[in-house]
Amino acid sequence: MPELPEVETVVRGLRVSLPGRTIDEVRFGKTDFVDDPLLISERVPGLKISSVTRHGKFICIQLEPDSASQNMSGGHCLIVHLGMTGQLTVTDPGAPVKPHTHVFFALNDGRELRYRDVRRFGRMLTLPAAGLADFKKLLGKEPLEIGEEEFCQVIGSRRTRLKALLLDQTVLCGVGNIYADESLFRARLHPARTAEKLKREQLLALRQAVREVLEEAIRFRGSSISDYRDSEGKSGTFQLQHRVYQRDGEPCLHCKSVIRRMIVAGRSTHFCPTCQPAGRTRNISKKKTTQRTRPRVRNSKSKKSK
DNA sequence: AGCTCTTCCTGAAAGC
DNA sequence: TGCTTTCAGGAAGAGC
Repeated sequence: MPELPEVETVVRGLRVSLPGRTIDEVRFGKTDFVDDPLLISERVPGLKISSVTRHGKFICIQLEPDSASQNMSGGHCLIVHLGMTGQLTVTDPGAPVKPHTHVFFALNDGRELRYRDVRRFGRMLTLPAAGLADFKKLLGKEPLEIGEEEFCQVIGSRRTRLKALLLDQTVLCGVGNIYADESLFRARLHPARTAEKLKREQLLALRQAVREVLEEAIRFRGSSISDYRDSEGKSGTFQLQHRVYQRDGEPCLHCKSVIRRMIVAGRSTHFCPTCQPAGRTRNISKKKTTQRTRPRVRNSKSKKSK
């Protein structure tokens, strides 16, 4: 599931092949995840890709008029959110079209930018270039850029659970379920603790943990749990470094306690009950803490064929 | 302000 | 073996 490290990896890959190319044509399959497909079909062809950037979990492909083109509609941004299963890849147009591929951008170098999304939880839209600043204002702070004081103020003032805060894209943008759990484990903070009740050093530990987890995951090119692939179609490997996420029932790598799973903020949440003591939490229900009776199969590699 | 629940969607795993 | 049910999750909206 693409979170900040996965999106950053995709963006870095797209940056190698897209800037300088012109989009000649756009074709759509299913469009229920596209804000206005007709508008994209009208605006985008003939525009040249100037840069590719990331804002939280959003990919922004910046487009400008190509001097050789008739398209005089001015600069635009193509905004893509990968949702749960979105993939943006640059391929040879002759390459087999994988199932659930719904958008095709023909490029002037003969290749094709394809968007594939099995569950269609992603989103695609265009904005006039001038609208990007307002779009970014809707998002929270970038977790890799936020300073200590700002973090303490933004997080420490909130009367809500840490897990819910980390997932709230209007507070910090880019953190999702995997990296929220992994960050809280490294900061030794229970997911259901109330942010407002944390001491300054705990807030700083959380900021540091979020940074470290995200930076490390970027180095591993993201976590591939099910569908995530980078712009070249390759998997990341950070899932092998997870210390709590989807490890419920297994021993904590630090203290050997059994990793537990509970629902916080409507999300499956994994934590070590010893390393992350409950402290002062809100509405913590023991009934919601569960442990799998059988270890889950985490990926195809763990299936042993005999 | 913040919480829970629901909806969208598909495929894999679990359950029977 | 094969069919049915459950679950995973990002984001948005409803309702409390």
